[in-house]
Amino acid sequence: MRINMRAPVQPTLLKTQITRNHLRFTRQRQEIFKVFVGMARHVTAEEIYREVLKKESRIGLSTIYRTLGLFCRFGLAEARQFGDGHTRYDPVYDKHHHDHLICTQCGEITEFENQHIERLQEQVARRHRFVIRRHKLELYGLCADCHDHGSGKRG
Amino acid sequence: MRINMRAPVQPTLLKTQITRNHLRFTRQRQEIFKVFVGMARHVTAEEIYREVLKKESRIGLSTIYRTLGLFCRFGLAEARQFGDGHTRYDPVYDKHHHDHLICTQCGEITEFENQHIERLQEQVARRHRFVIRRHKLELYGLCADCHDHGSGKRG
DNA sequence: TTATTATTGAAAACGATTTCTATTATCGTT
DNA sequence: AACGATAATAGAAATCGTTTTCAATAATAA
Ligand SMILES: [Mn+2]
Ligand SMILES: [Mn+2]
Ligand SMILES: [Zn+2]
Ligand SMILES: [Zn+2]
Repeated sequence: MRINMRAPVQPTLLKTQITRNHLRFTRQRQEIFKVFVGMARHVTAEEIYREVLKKESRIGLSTIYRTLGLFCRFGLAEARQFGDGHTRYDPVYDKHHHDHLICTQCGEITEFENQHIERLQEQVARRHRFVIRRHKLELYGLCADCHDHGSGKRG
Repeated sequence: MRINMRAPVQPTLLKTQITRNHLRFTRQRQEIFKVFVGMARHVTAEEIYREVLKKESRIGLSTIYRTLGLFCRFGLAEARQFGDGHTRYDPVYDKHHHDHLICTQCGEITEFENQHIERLQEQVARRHRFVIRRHKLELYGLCADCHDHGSGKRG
């Protein structure tokens, strides 16, 4: 049995990126990162906003979006669209590349990785003389819970 | 050498769906479908709008979006987000499921299908006791033109 | 400290969707 | 075929989630 399933996130992780890029270590960026690190995976900007507001009551929603965009450029987060009309932010500082299973009934998002698929993607690209920079594989359908006892947690 | 690469689209294709669903065969729906069928693959609502305006000068952009949404529900089109901030509509009445290679330099979109990958997706789903309804695989990077002579057609 | 910039929050703009009322396609009746 | 009732649809305007613009503010370096 393991302890510390997830390695503790260095509070310096953001500072490092900020300094490396000659940007400014503002109160807002610190607070947004702290909140982002503390929340569940695949949260929306709105969810982060409501949490940040508790400590930083004068912050604007545009700062949240801008700062999450910054985290993405730093490689600390990735923005994802799972088709519910809200962009979700995936923390990727402690996890390598993965793809997603999305339950359209209850909204559950499951992560997976499959090296076999990734190799075949490269093969497809090679045939088209295409160089892959990044990719996205999303499987939409019903999770075990939702197709077993049909009701589901959401609408 | 073949003639008629693409089978001619039945003008009745839309009418059939409209009648089957007890909806109304309006002038606007006919015109939007005619334009959609005549245009390139993966066009935006705005591009369709500009074309439809030539024949139907009083039409609203919301009707374009609504009607394209209708085509999607009918299985005649699919909406796709390739990350340039515009939803693109893929005609699928004459083509079976496929995935996409997207050049982030020049915007070129190439279609492909790979049964091997599709089977592995099912395998992943089975392991998670997940039932796939639909999926999306998008490979982003540089097309042959763009990584050979670096300039590209777009900005 | 001051000067130099990057960053902030408010407001405007964007692409897309929804709401609302006037219009119109369809159907049952002549 | 023409009518009238009725329910779906159209276009305008409002709204949504997100991005951009811009003047005021604040982090950094001199
Ligand atoms: Mn994830
Ligand atoms: Mn396509
Ligand atoms: Zn579910
Ligand atoms: Zn290209």
